Amino acid sequence: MKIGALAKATDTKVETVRYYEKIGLLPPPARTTSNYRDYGSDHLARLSFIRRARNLGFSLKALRELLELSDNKDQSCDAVDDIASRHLAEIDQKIDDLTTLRSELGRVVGACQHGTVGECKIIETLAPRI
Amino acid sequence: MKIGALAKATDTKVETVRYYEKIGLLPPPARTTSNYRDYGSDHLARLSFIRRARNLGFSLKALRELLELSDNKDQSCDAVDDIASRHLAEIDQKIDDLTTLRSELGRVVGACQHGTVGECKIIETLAPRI
DNA sequence: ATGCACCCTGTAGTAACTATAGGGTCAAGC
DNA sequence: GCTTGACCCTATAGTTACTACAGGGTGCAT
Repeated sequence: MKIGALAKATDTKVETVRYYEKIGLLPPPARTTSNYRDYGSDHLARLSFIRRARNLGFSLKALRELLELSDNKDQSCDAVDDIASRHLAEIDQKIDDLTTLRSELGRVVGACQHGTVGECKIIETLAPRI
Repeated sequence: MKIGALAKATDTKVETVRYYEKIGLLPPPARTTSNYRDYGSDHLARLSFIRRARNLGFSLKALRELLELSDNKDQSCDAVDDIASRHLAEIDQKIDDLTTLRSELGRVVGACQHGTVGECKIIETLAPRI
């Protein structure tokens, strides 16, 4: 299959597929006589894996670790579990941060009386407290 | 005050202060005879505003709009409210996404039986759906 | 006078793509 | 059989919001 089909099948942009190849995340495929990339099911599987992991919020760095682990099937699951757990903690932190931020910003937005900028509570909140 | 003092007072890195000047967010200050940047209270106020807005997650683009709006005190506050409200909606979306993501990843981590990678539920979960 | 903390400019690097320029290929329709 | 349009190629630069040098100058204390 050509790059456009692979991209579509994995909900990825064509440029991103080429980018993954460039940074060594996706192995270079065979080429047709007209120099088009020609992907097989192994590429589809690997890119699916990459995309799903990305959607789960894994960084490319963590993903590289995971792919390496998955390439050596006889290694312990603990390492994989460790990566995922670390990531889970990160997500919890992000949710916490955003929730705090949301309540703060929500309070600010709620305070807006729709007057002039001079009396705007939003600007006031942002302005330095001296 | 010199750049180091300003940076400390606003919890910013020195390089970031110079960066804000470079992209036109912070006006260039006066210089001492030895060419050191010499900041006054107006700069301190503006940088405080910038930092507070950044901490609330506003992008530099949104920040630029907010700064422009805050300079014209007698116009309507609605534009300010609009920027903040849009930002709030973005945050809500992010929290939603992260919450979904968290439950998925939590399930994945919980499924790990601490065997080998070959049987690891994490890898299975991320493997392509056929 | 020498060490150290601070300041300067300019450039390059970071993550993870995205976009653009400037071209080549292929199948369908007239 | 020729054009149109969708697709493909490489290479490079842009994005966001900084951060990190390299290679130098300044100012104060010991």
